[in-house]
Amino acid sequence: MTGSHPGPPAGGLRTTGVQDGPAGAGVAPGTQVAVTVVGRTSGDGTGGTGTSSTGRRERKKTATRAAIRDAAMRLAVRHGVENVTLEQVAAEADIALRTFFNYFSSKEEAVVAGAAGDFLAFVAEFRARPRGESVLQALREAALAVLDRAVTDDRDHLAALLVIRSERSLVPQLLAALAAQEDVLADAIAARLEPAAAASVYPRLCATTALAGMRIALDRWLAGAADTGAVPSFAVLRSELDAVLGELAAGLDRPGTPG
Amino acid sequence: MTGSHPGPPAGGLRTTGVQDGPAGAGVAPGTQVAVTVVGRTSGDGTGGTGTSSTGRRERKKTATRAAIRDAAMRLAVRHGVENVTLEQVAAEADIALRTFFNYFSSKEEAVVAGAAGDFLAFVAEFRARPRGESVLQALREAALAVLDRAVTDDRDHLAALLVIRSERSLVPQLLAALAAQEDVLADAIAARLEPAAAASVYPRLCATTALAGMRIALDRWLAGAADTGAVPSFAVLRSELDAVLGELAAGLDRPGTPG
DNA sequence: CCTCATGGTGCACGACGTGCATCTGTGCAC
DNA sequence: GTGCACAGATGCACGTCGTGCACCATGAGG
Repeated sequence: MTGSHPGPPAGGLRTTGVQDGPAGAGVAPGTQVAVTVVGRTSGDGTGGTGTSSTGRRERKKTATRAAIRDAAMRLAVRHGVENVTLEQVAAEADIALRTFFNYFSSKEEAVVAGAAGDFLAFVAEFRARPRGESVLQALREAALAVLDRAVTDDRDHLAALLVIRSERSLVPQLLAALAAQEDVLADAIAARLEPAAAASVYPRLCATTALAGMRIALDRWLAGAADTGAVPSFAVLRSELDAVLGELAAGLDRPGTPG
Repeated sequence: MTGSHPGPPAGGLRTTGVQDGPAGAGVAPGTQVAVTVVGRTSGDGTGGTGTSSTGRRERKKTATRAAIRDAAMRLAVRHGVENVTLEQVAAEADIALRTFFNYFSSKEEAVVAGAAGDFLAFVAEFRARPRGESVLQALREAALAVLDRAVTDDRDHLAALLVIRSERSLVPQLLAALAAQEDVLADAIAARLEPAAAASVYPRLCATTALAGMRIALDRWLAGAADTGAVPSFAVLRSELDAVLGELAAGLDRPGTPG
């Protein structure tokens, strides 16, 4: 249910001064965004808006897509991505091999599709944030909302992330999925700014950096998960994210050693 | 060589206050780094140190590797990556098809290998920067040195970059090559800092962000090249880079609209 | 000159990915 | 309800990719 977790003092960003949005920086109570993750539409994969069903046809398609994605992930978790053939995936999803390619163009794409959906949801969530929040603040809240949902709603989701993280052959595909959202997020960021700022490098840079930051925070969190075996707390993930965003807000330069 | 170009007032970063390195922030005159790009060693591809020839064997290997890389790039430029088969590449490089896989594991990897080498050189260059420079300052100078060499020394290099930029199927491979350098660069950055800072997220974040920033600056520059057709000036590239680094130094947050 | 190690090559084979023709079920108009 | 038009699923064929294995050729070292 997208519960916003209790957790430690929601410190927000230690933004060193730039931002000074309205007091309680948390989510405005009525602003539940919801996003409906399910979407992923169909053919194009760019993330069209038509989530609502035109009818049974659309529903079946999204169901098939989800079935393939889940089958691919399930098999990848069990046997390792490299050791799974598309034929097996097709069998597991109960479709013809040929049909697989109507939905995904490669095994890797199917396995990563879940995570790619999260990025999509992240951007959507960001768009829905109240305009009073600073850019990084809104990015933070959007990220937390998506990650919260991803980690709590679905236990398999965590296993999926761990597989993606550990399997080397998935890295390119994952990064590509991430990069695919850069432009969309950049537009969303630009929409929050005055024309002057919107026309600069800033939106693009901020979008790319924010997505990279999420990747890093998540990676470090998952690294902890991989080490200890136990599922780390959501609070840890939040602090990782805040650390990253704090650095980005404060500026990345560091003086050299005078000597 | 590696002439440092005349160009407009080498303004360095407008770092808003954090950094305050020694006066003339430019390259210390005697500190030519040199890096010897040629390297790329051989098998592992991780960038081992043994550039020097153990003998004819090593030399032949690097020559073969370069021949394959150049052949792949040449054909990709001429016919488009998708329309080139490995058989053609092998023929162009005058090797057996089977031999191709002794050097690269895919067509895309071969085409991108040139750019990947640049990233490697970038990290090496950064390591060699004087410790007096701030982190972003050193990153800037390293980037300029590599880009300068890449753009001026070799006219084909620019064509290569344009192909990589335009071909969608190369994106994942390119990003993967970039990501492969993140950890190395992060270590190099950490080596410049006190233990406390070195142990934080900062090095990793800064490394990832810097590489992403280079990608963005280069992308925008190449976009200009693609539009106008003409080869844009190196000064433009430098200003793109400075804009990016300036933003990163100043911090990425932007206040929300109060209303 | 002999021997060893390393890299190049040919071969076989399974997996990947796509174009094309066909079949089936849905959406829709009547 | 009936029938038409089309989107999507499937089967088939074909070319490319990528790898394991065995063998040959050449440089390194004695």
